[in-house]
Amino acid sequence: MSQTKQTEEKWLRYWEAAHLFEADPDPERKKLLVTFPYPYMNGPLHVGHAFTATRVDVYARFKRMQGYNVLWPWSWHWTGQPLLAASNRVKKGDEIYIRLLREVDGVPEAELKKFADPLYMAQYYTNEGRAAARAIGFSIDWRREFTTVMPTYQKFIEWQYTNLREQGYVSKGTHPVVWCPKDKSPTGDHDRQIGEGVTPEEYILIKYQLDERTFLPAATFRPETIYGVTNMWINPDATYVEAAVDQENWIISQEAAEKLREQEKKVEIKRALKGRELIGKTFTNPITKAKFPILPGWFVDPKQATGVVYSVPAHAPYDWLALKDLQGKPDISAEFGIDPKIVQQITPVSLITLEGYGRFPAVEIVQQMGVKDQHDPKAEEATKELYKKEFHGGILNESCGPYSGKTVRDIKDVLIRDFKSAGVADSMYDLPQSVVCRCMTPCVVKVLSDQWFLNYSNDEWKAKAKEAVAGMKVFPQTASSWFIAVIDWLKEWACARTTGFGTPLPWGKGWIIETLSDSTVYMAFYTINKHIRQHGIKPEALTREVFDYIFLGKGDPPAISENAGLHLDKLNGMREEFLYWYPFDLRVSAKELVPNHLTFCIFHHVALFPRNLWPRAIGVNGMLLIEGKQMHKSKGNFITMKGAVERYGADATRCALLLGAEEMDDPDWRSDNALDLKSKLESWRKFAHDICSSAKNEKVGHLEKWLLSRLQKRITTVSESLEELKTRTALQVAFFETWNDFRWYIQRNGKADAVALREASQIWIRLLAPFAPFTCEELWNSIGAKGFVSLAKWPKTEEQMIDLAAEENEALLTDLIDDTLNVVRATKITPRHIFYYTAASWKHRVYKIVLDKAKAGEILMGEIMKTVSADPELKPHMKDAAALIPRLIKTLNKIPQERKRSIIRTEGINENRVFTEALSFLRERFNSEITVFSEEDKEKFDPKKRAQLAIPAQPAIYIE
RNA sequence: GCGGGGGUCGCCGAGCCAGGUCAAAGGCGUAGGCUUCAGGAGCCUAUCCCGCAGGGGUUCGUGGGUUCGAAUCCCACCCCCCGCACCA
Repeated sequence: MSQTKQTEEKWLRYWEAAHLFEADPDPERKKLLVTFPYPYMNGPLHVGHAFTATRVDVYARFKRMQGYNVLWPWSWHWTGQPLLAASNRVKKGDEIYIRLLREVDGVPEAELKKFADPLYMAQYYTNEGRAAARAIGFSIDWRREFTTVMPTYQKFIEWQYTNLREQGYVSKGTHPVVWCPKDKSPTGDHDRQIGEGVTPEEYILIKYQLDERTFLPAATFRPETIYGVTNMWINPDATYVEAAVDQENWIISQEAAEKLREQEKKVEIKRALKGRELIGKTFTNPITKAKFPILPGWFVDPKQATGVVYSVPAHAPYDWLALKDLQGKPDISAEFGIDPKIVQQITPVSLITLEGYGRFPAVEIVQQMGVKDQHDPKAEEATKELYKKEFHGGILNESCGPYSGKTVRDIKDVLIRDFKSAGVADSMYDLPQSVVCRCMTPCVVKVLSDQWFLNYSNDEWKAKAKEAVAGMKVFPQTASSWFIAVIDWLKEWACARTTGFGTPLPWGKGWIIETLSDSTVYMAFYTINKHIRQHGIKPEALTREVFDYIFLGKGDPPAISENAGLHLDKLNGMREEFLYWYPFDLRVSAKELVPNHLTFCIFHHVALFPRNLWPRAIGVNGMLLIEGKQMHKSKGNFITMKGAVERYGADATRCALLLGAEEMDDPDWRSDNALDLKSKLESWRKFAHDICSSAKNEKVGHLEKWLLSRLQKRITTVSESLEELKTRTALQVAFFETWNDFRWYIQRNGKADAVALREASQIWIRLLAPFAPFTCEELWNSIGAKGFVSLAKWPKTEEQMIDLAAEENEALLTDLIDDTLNVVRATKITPRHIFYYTAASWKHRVYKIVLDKAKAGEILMGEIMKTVSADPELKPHMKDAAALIPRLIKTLNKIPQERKRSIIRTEGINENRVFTEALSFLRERFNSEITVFSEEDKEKFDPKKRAQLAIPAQPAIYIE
């Protein structure tokens, strides 16, 4: 076992022996409940989980050190389909999949065999996951752990849904889904062989009349074009059927008849016919009652919607092309028994006015784009383009009856509603592209009836959800508008399924609560699961009344206790513990959960709980990339949490993840970085340890004061950043920037034996403890500090330690070095002797005047001159002062406001002394002799007359 | 298409909301030096261009605009990433 591993194991044991992270209610301390969405257990935890969870852990550890009673619980999601699917693949001996389990997940051969049992598989990954979460050092209270198939948990979900339904948030309805006829279940993206991302589209069917009792339902996305119809297109070679559809007589393609059967339509096929049988007949526009011919159109696809298409050549490029084509070939019309004259006479009918186009945009666009005929691929492009333009900018013209003058965009939905209620339109769903199930069966659209929905369309519910967002903190703030957008956008969500693991719907036989819908308020369950486990409370005792009392305070406890057979003390204990911890104070996840889980979580909280128990804060972060690419198990770039911790150690893994990104940016995991961090942490440990063990020098000079002063600023930045979950900034400052302060100190001082340094290190170690807990515990212990650093007091900014003079002193020096280096660079001299000349005292006097004016606001030359000339001591320098002042103003303008303030407050710093005291440091720094003069020194060596250039805070320089 | 987030000096990334402090933090990489038996680690220095004196020039996706002044504000455009549902 490696050194790192041993150290980590040691501290894990100590923490556990001390029950360090087990949190119980303590009225004396402020509580903090932080949560991480429980991971789904069809695979191992990976570094993506680790990234988000480390952010939670860092926050938890930070707050714990600040004295909060912090509870961080963890659990496992087993509900849903994928676990079954995964297990099935093992059972079926799917070689590719099994290899991934073996090689990526590292599942031993003996275990692999048992994966035919999905519950065993879940248990295996849960055990692995728990070990990984422990090993990386998450400060979790494991006493509250559960899985989502436990009966006690399921009682909780039952309670949740019973209440949701009673309040009217659950309803029954129908919904179109992509459906596999063989599996008899919806085919989600993950279950598809072909057709990822394809969703059902709703076509409007215009019921044109063929005769008194027969309809030709033509499918369209643009029902408004009914006012421009000129003819119908039927594919003469395709097979159509005449069928009774919901007691009406329809002619549609054979395929369409099958599809409609899955869409809540009763379909009885009477007879089949070839399309050519219809060609040459006429049909009636149900709105205008005008009659038009049916013409042959080979481009009509019987597999698409109804296989019946009406023609609008003024606005549809395909229709125009097909018409032109047919007009050019009179023999074809004749062949179908159509008088070619009738075809010749067809002219486009305009119905939409579109800026930039004449009356027949389709004709124009075909010309512009040079589309040859209906088989030209550009026809598709032209169609899309025109459709878009007419939808966004088109206005219905005078031919459109009651809809004239309206924009297409505004009127479309109204028009559809009107047509449907007038009985001239219907609708059907179809897939824009083919979808094939993993089982190789082509999918269709099925309209599910008796489907249970969460009513996210409910406006009152939406309003409350928005109120919750407004009332909580969202990290980063920009995510807040996203939540609002999602709340607006969400509509009915099917919350039950017929397959997979999950809690049975309390009132619906055969239905199981869908997995995203059973994971919305379970954070409340953590608060009581400790009791359930410790007291062995049986699921039967967890009745609705029991939960109503625990979570809502409803009912009479003795009676409830009696009825449920649950001891009153236990019941009250759970109520108290819930009230102590709830609501949760922070939930963090990757941004992919914003449009679903996190928003559901908000919805369900506002539905079930009173306002004071609504979420307090939600944090969102990016999705982890591996070496710049998306993490994919099947593509080989997949790193498990366990693997990372084994290779780089827990602390390096945590730090490498946190330094990747913050806010919603996607962090990038680079193994080089993790490796580098590992050695950096180790050398930091040595560095800090050496400082602490060599501390003996009691002197507290200005350098010690400087370091402690800088440290105060670091404490402030780290604390403030963590408060806003800016974990990257916090770690960067706590680790690298603080380290740079120490480096400067050592450079300046030459040695690191001051007692003050040990004090500083102790602050530093605590600042880093949330990020690198193992290294910090080890250090804390090795320097002889008492107790666990995990429980040590978080450093507080001590105002009295801030020493502006010390900081200004060092700033003068760094400025001097920068200037000197600049000169060296420009002149390419290798300095042998550097001479500095600090400004004459009268210049400092002027400087102060200018500074005072600068503080007051605008710097006015005239006013400054007035003040200067009023000063008797400056009388002899009036002429020089006039030249000096503009220079001073220019220099001061370059200085940050904050620095200006500190210069003013530390006025009277003796530059000569500062530089003289740093003489040996400067000598070493430039490997050159250094001499410091004052401009006023009579004896100074100044061959190039540089001294007179000196101004305060910027000595003149001469190098030879 | 709709919604959300972005494009910064080799890379990763701060800065942008509250304009001047910005040639622009920090880390990585690279180069040189110190240390070391050597390697690694550590430490120091440099890292947009020009400059024999602390200065100048050109930069923050592109093009305009506001302003004494723009990486930051406004407008238009281009490009990238994520989500769009019954699925975790």
